[in-house]
This record gives sequence, structure tokens and C-alpha cells, in this order.
Amino acid sequence: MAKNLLIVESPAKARTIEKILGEDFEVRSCYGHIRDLEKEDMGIDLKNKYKPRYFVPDEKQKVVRELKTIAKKSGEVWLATDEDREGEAISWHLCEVLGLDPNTTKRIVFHEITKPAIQSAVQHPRTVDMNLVNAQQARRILDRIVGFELSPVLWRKMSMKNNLSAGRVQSVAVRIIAEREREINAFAAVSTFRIEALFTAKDISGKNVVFSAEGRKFSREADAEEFLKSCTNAKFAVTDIQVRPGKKSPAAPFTTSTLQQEASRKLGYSVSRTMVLAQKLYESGQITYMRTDSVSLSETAMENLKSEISNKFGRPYYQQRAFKNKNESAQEAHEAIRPTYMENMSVEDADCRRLYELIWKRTMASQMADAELEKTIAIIQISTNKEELKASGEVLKFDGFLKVYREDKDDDEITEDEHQEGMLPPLGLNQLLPLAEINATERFSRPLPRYTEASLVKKLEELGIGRPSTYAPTISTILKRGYVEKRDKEGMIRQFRILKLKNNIISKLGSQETTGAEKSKLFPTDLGLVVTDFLKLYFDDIMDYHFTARIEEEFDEVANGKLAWNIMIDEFYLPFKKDVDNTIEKAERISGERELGIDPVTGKKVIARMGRYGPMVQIGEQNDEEKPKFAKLKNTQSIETINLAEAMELFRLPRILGSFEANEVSVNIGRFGPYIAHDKKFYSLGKEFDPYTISFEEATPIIVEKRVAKEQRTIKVFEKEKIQLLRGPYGPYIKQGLRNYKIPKEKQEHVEGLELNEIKAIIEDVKANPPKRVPRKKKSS
DNA sequence: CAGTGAGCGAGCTTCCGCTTGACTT
Repeated sequence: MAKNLLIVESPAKARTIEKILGEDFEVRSCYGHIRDLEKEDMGIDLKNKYKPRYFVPDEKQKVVRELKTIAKKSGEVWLATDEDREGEAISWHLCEVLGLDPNTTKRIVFHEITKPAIQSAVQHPRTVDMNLVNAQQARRILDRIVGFELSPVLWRKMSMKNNLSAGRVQSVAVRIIAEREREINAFAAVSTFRIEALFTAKDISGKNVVFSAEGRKFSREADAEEFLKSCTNAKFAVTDIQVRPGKKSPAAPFTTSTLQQEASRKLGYSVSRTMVLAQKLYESGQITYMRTDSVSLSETAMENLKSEISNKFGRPYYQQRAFKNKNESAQEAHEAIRPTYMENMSVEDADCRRLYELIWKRTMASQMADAELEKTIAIIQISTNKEELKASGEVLKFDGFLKVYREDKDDDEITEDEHQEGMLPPLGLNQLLPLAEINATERFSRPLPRYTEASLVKKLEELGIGRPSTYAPTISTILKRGYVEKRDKEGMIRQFRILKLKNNIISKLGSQETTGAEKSKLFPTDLGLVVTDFLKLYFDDIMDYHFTARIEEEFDEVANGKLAWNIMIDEFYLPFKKDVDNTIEKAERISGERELGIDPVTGKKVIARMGRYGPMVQIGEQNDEEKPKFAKLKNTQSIETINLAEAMELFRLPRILGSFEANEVSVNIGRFGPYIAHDKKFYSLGKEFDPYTISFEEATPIIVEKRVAKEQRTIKVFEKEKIQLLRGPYGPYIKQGLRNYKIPKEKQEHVEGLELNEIKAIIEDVKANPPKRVPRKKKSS
């Protein structure tokens, strides 16, 4: 009898399942979706109930062809794509393409790749759920409509129009970044004076140790000083001691989003790096599937964990736990991310090791006992006033899961009271404490930090926007479009005050700290800010943080058969299309224009705005008799925050420094950074020079040096033919006009001796056999 | 490589969500 064909989405899964199912089944993968909407006219028939037009993209032709061949000679075809909306749709597309009847073809599901799960799935086949398929089609069509209607609006209304795009997910992601930036810009720090007293006491071994106690905060310096004054000659006595047990519980096993967050915090990985490494681990069979929103573990994994934990740490360290997903939008088609074999504590591959060990620890900890703590709070009263001080300490009684894993937190989640608490020396009731000193230290409130890639993913997940398979690509998209950039920001030095009471004398000290420094954070560009404002103005419903959640409810109704998908799309599309048409007709071009003030020299208006080539400042207006003057903003400047003085500074370039060898020497900033221009030649300026301050005396040696360096790089020049023989970082090469030609290895030995005819031959040779390039993806349909 | 900032308006771009693989330096 012919084998049955079982189709899954992932090839790694196919290999595992084939082993489990044995001889009766040939298991193949379809590599995700096999059809997509055509691009022409959005691939949707707007006049015929939004009937979609699908096609098989070029890169899917091969796999579809193979599946067709195998299907033909197989007994029965079984569809085992993922158990979610997208998976159901893939099964239906497979029916369509392979000529199977969706009403009779066997459809099976499992959300873990274990023998019992798969065997039980095979025992209970069903057929394709067309309601669920329709919910997916509605999702796909709505996203296509939003993307392909909105993007062209930007092309028409933006002055900068290269490759701009908008979409249900990416545009909201940019909005999140943009709004955080504005919150930070609008933030005004408030300072308070925090009271900290240092006392001495004897520890268990009888040694004197210093510990601290906190008092309340004063918003005014005078009040803090008044308090310190009132503490002179005071006695400090312990009046109350509270000892309370506490516990900490482990976090759930990893999902895609939490893995990305922890790998970012603990290992400093970008979300795409995390995914590349996780993919490698998955393909080599080391971990379960890495694109998942589920926190549950299979029963086999739970058994495995029970014995591993008991063996390694002893039975008291084991505690069985079932985690529930907090996220309503989760579809849980797979398990949580976990090692396939808990007995493997590490992996060979050095690149993947740190990520694997993180996953191992997190999984292990998830089934371990709570950590038990003892928290002590001592209240200390002051004889000379009514204030009291609080000393607190924490002792770990049982480490439990902390033996293997501690979850990190983002900056914005750490509350002020949550600083690491140390141990307290043993204290007795009514014990008098000798005071070392009391400090009132000025502390400033902080704005929320900018997003990292991973904290943006977390935010998107909370809002139900995007899916595990799209978090990393979404971030790439908004970076590539230039809406957002990832960079560091230097902090600012800030002074703060300290009042100190020591030996009954109050002294006032000053100190300084760095504030506002950010590393590898997401910043909106002016383009991102301007596009976000525009979309919010004309398409506020799509930009709404809850838009996705709302339409997801409707997709659910479609999936439950309570709502017809094309009626749902119709209700969305009609008003949306009206907004699009209205915007195209009425909206002005977007420039993000901001008036900065008046140029003191000419008396003309100075404005900052988006130009064709990015953000810029301009003196005077288009209709003025005299042409306006323009200057580009620096990378770190923004239309929103630049002031008149900074703008005027930008107009100081180009600076003419003087005359050298009868030619003008000038400095400017170009597309590739600051440069010196002299005699129609250009010399880049290194970081050590500032184009605004560099002098003639500093500039001329640079010209001479760079000229010499260039001469050394030049081996031969054939003026007439415009051919140069040059020495580059990868060895000698030929340059003709703008094109470079590689010299074959065997001729690199004696380049000095190369004659014109030989060089010409090399050029012809390279032209005839051009070096292979990465083939550009073919445009579909 | 080192400019530009406006307007012609050809012909192009673009979405989200499933999956990897085969290019080059």
C-alpha cells in the first residue's frame, strides 16, 4: 500500500514526526504559506465581495511542485499545519493547490511534538475549519488594504518619498517610539532630598558594622536642613522590630517575546540575533520551536524536569507548576521554548551556548520551588523630633529556583523601593544606636527610558499587535524605512546637593552625576515623527493602540461563524476608503514645519522642516525675491528640539579658511561627513577635527598628507584612457571611470609592470565574466 | 562621493504572517 503523505509547516518538525510515525507516513513540509495575494490591484476584487486572487510566488513554486508529485502517488494526504488561524489557512491553500477536497481531507493538530500527542492526533482527524480559514483571509485582506492604500498616500504627501510605507503593525510601532520621545522631551525633573542615616552595631561575630536606615523625603532643601538641625544631639533607639516571611516565585518558561527580552537584558542581543541563534538551536534539535506565544510545557517535558531537578538539587527544590498565558491574543499553537533534553546543560556551538544556557535555566527554574525570604524592618525613633527612620534587611532562607535563575527587569519596572536589600546586624528592642552620620541627598525624578528593541516587542505584545514570527521583521522594517534609529545618547552632567550631619555639625556639599545616557535605544527620526503625526491626524482609528485588539474580536466572530468575513471587511473598508480619498484631496503636503525665530542679520524667518533630502533649516521663504538659504540638520538634531541659536550655527558652513597654492580652502559637511574642499578635490576630516572650528593652519597639512597617501596608493595612471592602477585595502585594483575591476591573483605579483594593453584585457575579461552578485528577489506577479 | 531643497509626472515603491535557504564579502 502506498504511504500516506503528512504535511507540516516546518522541515525540522517533519523530520521528528516522521521518526515518530514510522513506515506508514511520508512527512513533508510546505515551509509556511504557499500562496499570497497578487500585487496588482491589491489582489482583491473590490467590486465582487472582496474576492481574493491568490498566486504561488516564485520561491514557493519548487516546494508546491514537489508536494504535488508526492501527493499524486500517496495513499492519503493528511494536513498537519499549526493549530492556529494561519495554520488552518495554509491547510486550505494546500487543498486548493493539491486538488484536495477540504470537506473530506484529514486535518490533524497537535501543539507539542511528542509521541503521545502525535499518535493521539492521528487517531482524531477532523476536516479543515472554513470559518477559521475565513478569519485568516479577513486578516490578510485587511492588512493588505491598510498597507496598500496608506503607503501611496505617504508617497503623494511626503516631500521625502523613497520607499515610505505604512501598516497596521509598523505604524503603531513607530507611534510608540515617537510618543515616548515626546514624553521624555517634555519631562521636567523634580528633586527631593532623601534622608539616609548610617549607624554602627555589632554583628554576630561581635565586629562593628555600618548599616543604613531611611527617613522620609523632603521636597525643599530648607526643610531637610531643618530636620538635620533638629537631629543634633539626638538619641536613636530601636522601638519596633518586625520580621516577616516572604517568597519569590519563578517566571514562566520562555515565549518568543520573553526570550527576546531576557536575551537583550542579560546577553545584550538584538531581537534578530536572538532569533537567528534560536533558529540554529531549533534546527539542530536542541530546543523546541522558537516562534511561540505559549507558556505551557508538554507532559513529557514536565516529567523530564521533575527527575532532572530532583537528581541535581534534591526533591525539596522541585515544585510542579502550570503557567497560564496572560495574553488574550495568544494562539498557543506550540509549546513554550525549552530544551528538548533537559539533561543537556549546554551545547557545543559557542555562538548558541549562552542563549541555550539561558533557556535551560529559565525552563529549569519554572518547575522549581519558591525562594523563601525573611524580611526584617526595624523602626528607629529620634529623641528630638517626631520623625522616624526605617532600616530594612532581607535574608534568604531557602534559595529554591534562585539557585539557577533570576529574571532581570527593565529600567522602567524598577521601583524606587526595590533597591537591593542587604543584611541587617542583629538588633534588640530599645537598643540605642550610635549615629555615624545623616545625609539628605538630592535625588531627581527620572523620565521613562527610551525603548530597546526588546522592550518595544514587549509593548507590542501587550497591545496584541504583531505575532512571534513578526516581531523581529517589524523592527527591521521601521529601521530600514528610516522612521526609527538605534543609537546611543551621551548623558548630561548634573549637579546635586548633599546636606550632611556629622559630629553635630551640618555641612553642605555638592556632587555631580551623569543623567540621561542611553545605550542602543530606539529613537524616532524626524521622518518618523512627521509621518506619525500625519497618520494620526487623518487615520486616527488605525493608529489607535487598540485598533488591532478590536478587529481581532471581529476575526474571532468570523472564526466562530457568527459573522461573514466579507461583511466585516465591507464595514471596515467603506469608511476607510472615504478617509483615504479625503486625505488625498484635502491634506496639505507634510513638512513638519516649525518656526524657530528671526535671523538677526537679514530679519527673515528661520524655519526647520523636512526637505527632499531630510530634515533641514531654512532662512527666508520660497516666494522671497532672494532664494532662501538651506542647511542640513546634524544626525543628533531634530526639527522638534532645535532652537534658533543651534540653527544659525548650522549656517556657518561652508567656511572659507583661506587660500593655499592659489586655490580656496573650504570646510563643509557632506553626505559622508565633514570634509575639506581644495582645488576641486575633497579630503575627509577625521573625528578629531571639528569643521566649525578647524583653522587654516590645521587644514593645510591634512591636504598635503592625504595627497601623499593618495599618491602612494596610486601605482600607475593612464590619463587619456581614464584608467588608474590603485592599491586598495584588498590589494591592487584597476579603476576606470567610476567602476573598479579586480586583478586576477596570478597578475597581482607584478602589478607595477602591467602595461596598458594587459590592463585593458583584464577589464574586458571582467566585463565578459562579471562577478556573481546576490540575485535580486524577483518581483511577484 | 562631497548637490540639492521645485516641478514636470514615466514607472516604481507598499502590507502582515507563515517558513528557511543560498548568495556574497
